[in-house]
Amino acid sequence: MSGIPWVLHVDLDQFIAAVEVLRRPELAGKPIIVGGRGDPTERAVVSTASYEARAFGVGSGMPLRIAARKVPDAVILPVDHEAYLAASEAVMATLRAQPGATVQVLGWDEAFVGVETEDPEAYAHRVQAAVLARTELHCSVGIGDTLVRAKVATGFGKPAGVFRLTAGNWLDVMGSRPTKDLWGVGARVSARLAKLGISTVAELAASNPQDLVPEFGPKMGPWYAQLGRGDGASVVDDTPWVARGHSRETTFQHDLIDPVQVEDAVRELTAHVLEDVEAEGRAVIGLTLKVRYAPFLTTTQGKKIPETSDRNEILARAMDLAAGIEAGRPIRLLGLRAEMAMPDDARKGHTPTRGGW
DNA sequence: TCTGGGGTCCTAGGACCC
DNA sequence: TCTGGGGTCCTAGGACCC
Repeated sequence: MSGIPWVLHVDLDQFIAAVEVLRRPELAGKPIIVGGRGDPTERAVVSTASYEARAFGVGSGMPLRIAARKVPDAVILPVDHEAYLAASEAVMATLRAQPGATVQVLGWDEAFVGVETEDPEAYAHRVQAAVLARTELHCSVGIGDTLVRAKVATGFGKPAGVFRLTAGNWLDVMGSRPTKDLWGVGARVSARLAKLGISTVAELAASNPQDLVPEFGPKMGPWYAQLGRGDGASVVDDTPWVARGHSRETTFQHDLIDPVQVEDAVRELTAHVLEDVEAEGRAVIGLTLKVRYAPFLTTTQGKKIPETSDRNEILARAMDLAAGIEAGRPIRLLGLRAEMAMPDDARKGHTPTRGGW
């Protein structure tokens, strides 16, 4: 195959809700909210809402009980990881089967596809048709000359459409939009940019990268300036992903106070984290314990330990960290992260949101 | 009845070394 | 008595993404 190299960003439309509708067709067209164990009286948040539910102002990250209040008629379903993973794998297999495609998976429901073609729109439509035929799921496709432009383009294609963003039309389309619309700029960074007199993408694109260094540091400053222009890497990298670490978090339905309960919780957390680590046969080189004291004060402590894959050793280290928990103070959440030793050649992997692009 | 759970990377500042 | 300058390693915390 010959042609110009293009980056396609493929993103499934309301993925989780769509998967739920597939196995329960009677839910089609209804406001669907997926989150937690599907019980709006529990502490949990929304994972996904269908378009019908979003019309009521429900979005992911919102507390489930608030969402339920906003949409009294909503169908509220529990999160079913296995079902979404299976659907995701079918989608990714379909993408990999496309002629000339290099596939870089970004998450359950999205991936970059690198391809050389004279007609990226035609290719995108073939991808959409193939995914639909194989999985009955609709997707939107962004086309770009960089990864960032392809990723941003997808938003203009939704639902089920195709949109192209290149150096040629980037500023026309994005220039007057707030910096928050960029991939990698959230509420905090956009507020800090505004403090520097930069509110729009065009203003960020025109900024001098060095001017951003005092505020954001030597890497992030220039990185944001580049992001404003939509510039960056254009190579889709299908190198298999090597996880840097694994973590588990638990929010307690009732705050923990009893130190014995806290100890048990840390022990259980450690066991869960180790399941993931051991499944990969990796060694642990660091542990971090996260504690959220009710209501919202979150602290972290820990890290570096001598490299080991010994269960008891790791458990002992985790319990050492647990000893630093303030006694008698109600705890709402506990999290444990294990940092893993990296194979030498995998240290420099691609990453969706930072550096390298 | 406010705030999930899984990730990644960057930065600031202290400790320590020569 | 005063106190360089470069470097590395580490922790805690911040920010963002799906």
